[in-house]
Amino acid sequence: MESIYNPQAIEAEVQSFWTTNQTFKAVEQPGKEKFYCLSMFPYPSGKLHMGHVRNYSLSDVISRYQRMQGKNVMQPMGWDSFGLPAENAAIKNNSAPAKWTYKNIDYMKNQLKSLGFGYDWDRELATCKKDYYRWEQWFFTQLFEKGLVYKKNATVNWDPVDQTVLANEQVIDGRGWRSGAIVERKEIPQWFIKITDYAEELLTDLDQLEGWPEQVKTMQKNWIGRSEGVEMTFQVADSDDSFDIYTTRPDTLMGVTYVALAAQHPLALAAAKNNAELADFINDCKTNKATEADMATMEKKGVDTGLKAVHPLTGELVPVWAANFVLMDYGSGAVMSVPGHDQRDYEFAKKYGLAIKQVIEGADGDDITQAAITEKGKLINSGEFDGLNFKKAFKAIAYKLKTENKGQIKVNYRLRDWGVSRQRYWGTPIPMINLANGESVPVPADQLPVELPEDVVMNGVTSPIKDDPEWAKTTYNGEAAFRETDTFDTFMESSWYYARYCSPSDDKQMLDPEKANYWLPVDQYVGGIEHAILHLLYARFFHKLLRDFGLVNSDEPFKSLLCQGMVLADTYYRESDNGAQDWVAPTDVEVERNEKGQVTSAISKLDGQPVISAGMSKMSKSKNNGIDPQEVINQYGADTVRLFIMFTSPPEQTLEWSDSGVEGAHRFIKRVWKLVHDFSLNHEKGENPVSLEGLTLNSAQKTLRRELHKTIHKVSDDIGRRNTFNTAIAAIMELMNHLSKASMDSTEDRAVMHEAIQALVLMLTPIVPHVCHHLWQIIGDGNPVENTLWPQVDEAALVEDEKLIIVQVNGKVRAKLTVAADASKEHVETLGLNEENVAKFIDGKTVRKVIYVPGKLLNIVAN
RNA sequence: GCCGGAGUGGUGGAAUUGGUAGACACGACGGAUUCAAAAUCCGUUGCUUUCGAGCGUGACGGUUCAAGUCCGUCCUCCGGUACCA
Repeated sequence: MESIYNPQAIEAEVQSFWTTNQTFKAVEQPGKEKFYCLSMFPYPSGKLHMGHVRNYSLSDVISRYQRMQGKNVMQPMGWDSFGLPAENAAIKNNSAPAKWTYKNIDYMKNQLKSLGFGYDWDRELATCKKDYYRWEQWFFTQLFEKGLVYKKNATVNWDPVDQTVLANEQVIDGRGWRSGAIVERKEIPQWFIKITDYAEELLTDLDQLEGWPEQVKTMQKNWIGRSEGVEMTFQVADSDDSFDIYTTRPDTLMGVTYVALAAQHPLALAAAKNNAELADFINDCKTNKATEADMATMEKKGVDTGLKAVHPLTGELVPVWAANFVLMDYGSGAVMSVPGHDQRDYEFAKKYGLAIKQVIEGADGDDITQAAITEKGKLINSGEFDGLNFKKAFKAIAYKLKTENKGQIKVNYRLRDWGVSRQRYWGTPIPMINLANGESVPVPADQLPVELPEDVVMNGVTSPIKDDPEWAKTTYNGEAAFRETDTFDTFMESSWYYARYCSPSDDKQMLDPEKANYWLPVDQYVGGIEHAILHLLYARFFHKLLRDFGLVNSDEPFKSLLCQGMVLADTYYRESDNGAQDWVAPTDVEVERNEKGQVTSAISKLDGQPVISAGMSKMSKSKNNGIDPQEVINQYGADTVRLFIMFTSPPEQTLEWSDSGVEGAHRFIKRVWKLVHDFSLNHEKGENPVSLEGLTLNSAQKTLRRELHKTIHKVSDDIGRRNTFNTAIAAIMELMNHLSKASMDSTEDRAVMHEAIQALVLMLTPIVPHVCHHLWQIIGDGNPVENTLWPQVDEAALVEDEKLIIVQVNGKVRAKLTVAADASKEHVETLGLNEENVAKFIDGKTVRKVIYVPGKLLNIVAN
């Protein structure tokens, strides 16, 4: 064994051991407990970034820990390889998205291998390959047959110059990112999947997900947004027209003073024909941005349509307005307005001089002339409903509407059906055929897959399959027809990949139910918190669809979920001449500190000139603060990168990159290496015993064993239950500090040391697997560490004879006592009161109360 | 705007069920080793201090014998907001 730790030499060697021995190949073994550990698969954007490294390090530590628990572990990896960035890169590089994507996959796969992640590479998949997406197309046609798919008009961002649809991120300050043209809203026909049919189940099944963070479940619950309300019909005065509205506050119905329609509502459009002001307004609304955040923060505007609506209960006529905050593709595209009891309606009414009517009793201090009264309360000014509380008024008003055939109670969801059409090229072609008569039919199963051509030229504006007049041409029942040229939302591919990993190369079926049901559900899913709602909700939905087609037998895809935080790094910049910020890479910056260690200034290593520090932010190209994992691996080795990442922050929190932190992690591995080296070669005083049997330990040896077994207990809990790898590593470091001070003189010393070093190496194995593989060859039992089980806690070693008691006076620590573990309250109290420093603080006071927390704390209350 | 999260020494963080605030690490300072440096090892390190102690977990208020932890109001930052993935 070398006395100096040399990661470059050992990591390549250990990785080739894993490859040669197929160490991480996962095979179904009925009867053996399985553990399916899944990482969110990467988008192949070029090279791995630190966020990937963090994600996959977390999963790999969990996988290796579970393997050491004796489980049959499966950890797959693949590529979420359809998506917008490939099109952009292709345009920029004058290449094809496919070529760019495959090149990236190649490069990133090698990076993953150099980090030593224990994947079963035989299960690798890429979503842009037809043997993957063909099953997605097949499944979509099945959903169509089952009535779970429909087509309707929906809004997109339309670039009127490029004549193309833009993604939200391609709209910058209301303009197209290439053309600079003001973006318009446009309605085009698109395919939807009925996720709302599953809204109730998606909501109630959240309760099954005990291994999910509460915050994610809460976000999903709020996103689904179940509400109970009343749907009712308003008649337009002097007309046969009517429109529906939905409200969760039917108790305020008597306070309706106007109603608001979406600008695109058919009634508003009709009214605009002889109302120039309204027509202008509707036209203006076309340039409103479509995102929810923009809708919610923009100035609320409206125009009177001139129409009157009949109040369903009183028969009074109320004005009908068109308003920019009502969305046509949301609910019915119309809302009732109660300015007295809804703040948005209140502000709108004040702005346009509409009536405000109070129908709910306010609390003390409420002033209807200042703000809406939004709390629920007793009804007033509501005729026959006066005096009723919310619940009774809800029922009474709903009942009356029902008996008059004007409305009924309805459960509503905020969740909207999933629009899966994208007008882009690099995605799964939607397997539908549009017939001459306007009907759409699924592509017959024997014609699947509908293949996406990979050898294309991107013109920068439209999809090559939309540009090619031949691509869409087909026949259906002998008649000429056209294929759908839209592609699927890439969330479609990521909604079922976890299941496909169970039988990734099956060319006869989407899933092999036997294999899928062996591995599923995923035991641990790890990925970014940014996916808390959309991806995870779609995947849960898809799993239920798969279940209802008999392909899987579980209700939920992911038993436990771990959401890791982002990776941040320092940012530095200089002001350029035109006032813009020139970002300087943190690797090119040197900081100066004062005697307290505070950073006082920063200079560029390149020219020695000062730069301005702008704090920490997410590693990104725009701030030039990305740290290339490859460079760190080359310098320190993969184990150091893994250790630093796992130690620096708890997994859910953001992680701040620090070069000196990386050095610290490297230093720790070197110390472990040296300890094993020194111990294994220290034979001057005899061979190292491999067992404690027949040996009698002294107090120091017993204490060291207690520290060891306390550490095993804590590390097992931290990794296995709490997922707090940072505290697990801190505990291992503490143990390491004890070991480096411990004696190696006697046979007993060395027997305890042997036990401790073995456990130390085993506990570090999931985190720094390369170096531990190597160290185990020296200190282990002759088997590879990958086949070795996690160390066991010896309960007998944990027993403590004495306890430390904190003595407080009025909640402040005044003394510390060491007492026998079984000491009585009275005994501790007497000892405590006799402590000099305690007596001093109760002198002249009367002891009112003594609180004793057994084995921990004594608080004397005196005044 | 709405939904969710975070805020603790010079820094990253620890404190798991309301019970010693600052484990572990980084940085800084001092020392050993060295011709010297790197590396390594040892020690000190929340702030203030009259050396008794006092103060201290984003701000203000509350509950409790006891609050980083529970409750209320607020501030700042981060994630999501349905076509980035």
